Amino acid sequence: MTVRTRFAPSPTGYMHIGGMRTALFNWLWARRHGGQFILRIDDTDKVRNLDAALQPILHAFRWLGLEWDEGPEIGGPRGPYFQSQRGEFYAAAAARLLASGAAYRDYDTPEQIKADREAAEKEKRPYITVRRSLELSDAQRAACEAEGRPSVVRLLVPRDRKVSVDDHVRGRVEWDCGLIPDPVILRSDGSPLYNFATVVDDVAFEITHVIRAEEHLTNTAVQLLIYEALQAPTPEFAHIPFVAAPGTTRKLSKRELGKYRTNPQFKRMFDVADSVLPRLGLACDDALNPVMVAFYEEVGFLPEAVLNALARLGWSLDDRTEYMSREFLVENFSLDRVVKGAAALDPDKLFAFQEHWMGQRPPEVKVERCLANLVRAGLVAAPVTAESRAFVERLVAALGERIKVFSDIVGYDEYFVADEDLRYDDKAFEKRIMKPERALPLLTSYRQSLQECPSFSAADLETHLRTFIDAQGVGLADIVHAIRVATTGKPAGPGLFDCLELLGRDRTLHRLDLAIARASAA
RNA sequence: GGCCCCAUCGUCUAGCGGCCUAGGACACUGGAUUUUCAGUCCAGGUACAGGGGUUCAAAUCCCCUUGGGGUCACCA
Repeated sequence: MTVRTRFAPSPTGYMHIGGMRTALFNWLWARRHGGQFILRIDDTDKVRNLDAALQPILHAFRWLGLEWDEGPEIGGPRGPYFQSQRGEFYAAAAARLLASGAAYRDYDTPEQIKADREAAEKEKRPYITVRRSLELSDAQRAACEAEGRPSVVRLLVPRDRKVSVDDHVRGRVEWDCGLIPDPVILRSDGSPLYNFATVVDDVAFEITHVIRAEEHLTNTAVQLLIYEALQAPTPEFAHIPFVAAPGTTRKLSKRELGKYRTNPQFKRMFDVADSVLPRLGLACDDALNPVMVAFYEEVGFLPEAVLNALARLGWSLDDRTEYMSREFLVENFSLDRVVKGAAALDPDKLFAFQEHWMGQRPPEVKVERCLANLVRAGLVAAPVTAESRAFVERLVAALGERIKVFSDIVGYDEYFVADEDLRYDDKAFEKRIMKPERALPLLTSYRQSLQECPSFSAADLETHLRTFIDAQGVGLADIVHAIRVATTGKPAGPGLFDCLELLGRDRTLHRLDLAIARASAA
């Protein structure tokens, strides 16, 4: 039997990073066994703009290279793949259960149910359905129908027994059916509930392995009962641990975004969000933040890195393998090596994976993506000229491994702004130019001596500066920092001579003049 | 509260009775290199939640306690 797994997102307009991890495990398991991975859209709630709400999700799958074999946009033999279009299947399945006596129509009002529940709570006994409607005579039932009384369809839970599942990661888990209230499977308007629709669809799609987050473990009891009632074969289950927020054991949730901002382990990501998103004309909002997949793409993470990090969250191959490509994962993924405890997303580790995979990419990719970000930030003019491209190539080369994510490049705006617009890091300016007594005069005579520098190549600049410091009787460190701050405004960056070469003669001299003037005026 | 799940370094994890004076990765700390930062290279610290069993032997098996989490809808 060929392995078939599925992921069933609700069209919400964004793809949660934790959900992506679940989807990844499903995809990996299907690919590992040469089976199919299906995308089904759980749009049982009416959504205003389905396409707009779905696109970000499909985009996230495409970005990570998790192609689906059946589902939206490509269809498949068992469609439709939108639950909103599968109403007839749910109705038919419910009718079968009604006919077989595995389900019953319940005429109790929501108020009655609520009262039952409260009564049970008051008496400190577990609530189970009272089943008044089951006592109704045929005549009474007919009367209810005749007067048009609303009713729901409930599954008749077989009490006095247990249900159990042999879960791939949890082992055997058992529930006492006597404690399970009869679940509603069809609302009074005839629409199906999640637990029911899911099972009907999983049966129809011939899903062999249900791999989902552990918060669904409890649902499994009811779903198992539905499979039985439907007389359908049950798939295998694997309840994987949820992804926790950095440094916590709580489920990563978009609702906690406010808290995450002040979470020290998550800070690094929000710092990136705050510093680069606005420059790219984007806002950190409900759809774009460190909980969402799109964030990592926008900010310039590599899909390989995100995929690798996600795969290592709750799963490992052995005691040493950390870096794994998609292909490698497909060949080696296994459910029995999924851990049971919740795993917290680790921004530091994600950056480490990013650094590794960035190193695997050829420099052209880095140039291309940095260029795109510079254009987006308005630092490089739209149709990129050969000249701009050549400059960025040199900048990126000089920056080397300082570029972690592609958007880091927008933090090096000093190479793109007009000399007059250069912003100085105040602390650095103070420390390197104002404070040291000799800094300003040194800078001034260096600026003069620069006239004699034969060329503005890094090599000539270095030879020249070394000659200069010898003549002045000072050390390299006595002036290097002042020059750097004066010309770039920053305390750190590429090697100084690379910086100056990149800026070129005119800009370097001009910026030196401006900095000297500024320091003298102070 | 009922039901269910979970528990090894700060984090992700290895460990499925002896190879464990607990291994790796990230992070961290110190040193080296460099004009700064990043990087690189060495070095270092840090963990089996607690208590009972079982066993010649327990991080590994069982029980209890504690702690953490999930779930209890005419949501998904």
